[in-house]
Amino acid sequence: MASNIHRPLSPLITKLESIATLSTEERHAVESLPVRVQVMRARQDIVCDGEMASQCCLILEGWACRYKMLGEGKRQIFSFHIAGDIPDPHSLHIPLMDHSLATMTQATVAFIPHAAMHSLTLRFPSITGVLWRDTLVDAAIFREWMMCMGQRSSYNHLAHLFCELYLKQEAVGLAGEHRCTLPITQADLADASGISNVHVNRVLKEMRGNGLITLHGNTLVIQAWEALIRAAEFDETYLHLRKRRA
Amino acid sequence: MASNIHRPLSPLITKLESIATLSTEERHAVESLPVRVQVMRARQDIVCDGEMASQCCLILEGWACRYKMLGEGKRQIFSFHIAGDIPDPHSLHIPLMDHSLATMTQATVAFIPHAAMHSLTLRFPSITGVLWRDTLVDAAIFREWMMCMGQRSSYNHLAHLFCELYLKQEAVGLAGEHRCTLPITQADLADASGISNVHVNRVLKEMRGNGLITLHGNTLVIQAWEALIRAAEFDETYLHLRKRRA
DNA sequence: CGCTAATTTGACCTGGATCAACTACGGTGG
DNA sequence: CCACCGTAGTTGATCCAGGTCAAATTAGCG
Repeated sequence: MASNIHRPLSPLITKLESIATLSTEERHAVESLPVRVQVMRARQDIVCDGEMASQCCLILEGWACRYKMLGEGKRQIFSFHIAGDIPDPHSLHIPLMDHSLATMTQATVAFIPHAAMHSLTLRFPSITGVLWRDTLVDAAIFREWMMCMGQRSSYNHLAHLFCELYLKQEAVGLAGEHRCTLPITQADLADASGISNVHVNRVLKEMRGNGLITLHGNTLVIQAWEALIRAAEFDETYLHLRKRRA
Repeated sequence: MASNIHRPLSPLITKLESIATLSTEERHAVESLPVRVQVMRARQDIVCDGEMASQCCLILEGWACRYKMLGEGKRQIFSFHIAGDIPDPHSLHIPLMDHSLATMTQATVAFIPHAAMHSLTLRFPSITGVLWRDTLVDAAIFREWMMCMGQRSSYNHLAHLFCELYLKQEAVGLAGEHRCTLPITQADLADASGISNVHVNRVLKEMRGNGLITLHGNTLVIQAWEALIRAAEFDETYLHLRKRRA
């Protein structure tokens, strides 16, 4: 399984191989990274805004998010992360955190010392390229979220978010048949989209009424993929999921 | 001057040295990059959404922005760029553009072939680090813009944007004394912030009324820096302007 | 079964959007 | 030097998407 104790880094390999083909040597180098694995409860901070990071975090199982608080208890969620994601590779070059990273569900996370990551990137420029590329896709997703926040209606915005979260999971084999896990509350969706939680609820009701999706328990079922895409004006280009040579 | 024909890349050197100290050899390598310099009129696309990029763009003089269009003529501006900025280093690893890059004013831009950039990064891992870091700061700014769009009022949002644009220019010696150029229209501010142009106008009027700023011609004068920062809940950490060793 | 967190619904309110003029101003040509 | 024109800025009137507040209702979970 994903968090097999003998190959704890297999979700990372899966993720990297979904982006680029690794040579045997590269794969071996990644698998040999020193890690400290830890199981965390839901809604625990992993790294806090303002801290100096000395290691990167890798999600092995469960969901995490990056967020930042503003006065008055306002919270903006910047991204969601699933198994195989390294949510904070940026700390390699900018150790001072300008936001926080936290679990959303119970999660298994692995910590990799910066020193080991730096050494890996020096030995394998192509892995540097893949990691760098990953941070660039991250930024592309931020841009699309800005597009959603600035230009799309709340209905289209949430439709867009569902398309993205489904495809992200599908790309690493965690989803299929237009059905995936979505272990987050409506309040989380609200903080991610800049919509109030009450309005998120109403929009979801409307989408349900239109036969686009259902959302019960922690499962998102997309009943009308094409219609959802049309509603969201979704174009998956920005996710850059197509595989390439490392 | 910035676009001195004998050292066309000096704005880039200034920018890089504002981030990290370069060795003589590194500086020489950057200065030796092959470039094609071109003067462009205002509001011209430099690279378009959907294209495959084969070179990076460096702004030598003037302003540029990245943006993307949605149906119905909606435009979201993602970032503003000034002399010394490379707005599209991401195209090195993700050549397929998922947004456009355009001039805002008349601008002098230099084009650097990807091949030359790749070769530079292979020869100088520390320059790779600085460029990578630059893309990470880019992403940090995106996050802060999301925070503005999702959680701040339009008044606070624009105040925040002015703080950011002033500091960005100050960091590379293009501004001082709480005064800088801002050669963009209210409609541009609107598309960058997700506010309507009419409302931008009203907010500016209010800020003027409160004695925070004035904005005449292409000049932004911040009359009350501390008050502006307070209004914006501005914390410059996310710009990561502090210098460090390469 | 009971407790808590999450969802749902209704009623009401407001920040900011939209629509429609109107004004100011820099450039251009006569 | 002035008339004209196009772009950008300004203002008023009106509207509505989505926020806020408060009160159920429901779903999980120990």
